[in-house]
Amino acid sequence: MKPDKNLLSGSTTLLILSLLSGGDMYGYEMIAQLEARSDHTFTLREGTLYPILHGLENKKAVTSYEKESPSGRKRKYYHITRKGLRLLDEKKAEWQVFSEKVNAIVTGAAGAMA
Amino acid sequence: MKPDKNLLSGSTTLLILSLLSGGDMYGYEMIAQLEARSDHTFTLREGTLYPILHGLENKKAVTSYEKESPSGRKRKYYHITRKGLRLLDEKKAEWQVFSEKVNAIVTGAAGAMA
DNA sequence: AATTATACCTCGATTATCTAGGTATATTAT
DNA sequence: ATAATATACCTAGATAATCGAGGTATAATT
Repeated sequence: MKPDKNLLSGSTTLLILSLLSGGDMYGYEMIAQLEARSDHTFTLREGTLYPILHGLENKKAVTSYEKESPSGRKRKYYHITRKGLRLLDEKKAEWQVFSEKVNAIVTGAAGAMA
Repeated sequence: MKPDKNLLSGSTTLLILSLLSGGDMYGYEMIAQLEARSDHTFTLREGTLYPILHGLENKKAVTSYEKESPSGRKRKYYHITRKGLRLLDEKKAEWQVFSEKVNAIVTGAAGAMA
């Protein structure tokens, strides 16, 4: 079992929206960006990403449009909406609280006992 | 959908072993401790905890023994083994790398673009 | 005496991710 | 030219972690 797989669970939406907050991006690119920016710590799979993008589009957190690459290949770009930015803020806040609490328990474990 | 539920996924073992590294503890107590120490951020359910404890015992990361409470109720205490401490170190390292990379992407999203 | 809290447990449902397929087009290698 | 690889999208079924809801048993409270 890859250990990261489960840690990733729950933060994928946060990561995707974070990427999109920096500019429009297409799916394949997001996978490469996450891989690169995390130094290969997480590898989001296509089977995970595309359904999530469709879900985000359904709830109007992102919109999409097609654009051809210079070489002529079709790409589907995603753009974060105002609603998506609000969602991002929520996810960010959640993540910050969560990671803070985990750190508190992990680092405080030795000193918290009598 | 409770948002924490999925963030929690993957860090439960880390949290449990962290608690046990501070001293022996019984299941019901762990749930209360996690709730208290995280300021109600995560609530580990019994249906989640007990199977994990049994799994950790199977892989010799913890041992268990029964002890009666002052009032006479039976409690099953868990004790972290040397192997469990090694596992804890691994999980800690994983968590640190993971949370660091998430933070990098979340906070760097705006500035990383051209 | 009945209800609530403590303390353990398990099974089936839910949900997120992955694996493994599929389609189509462009690039690179032979 | 042709085959193989890389890009780019997609979905369905398998896998895995958590939860919900139940169960048992005993102590404390009402």
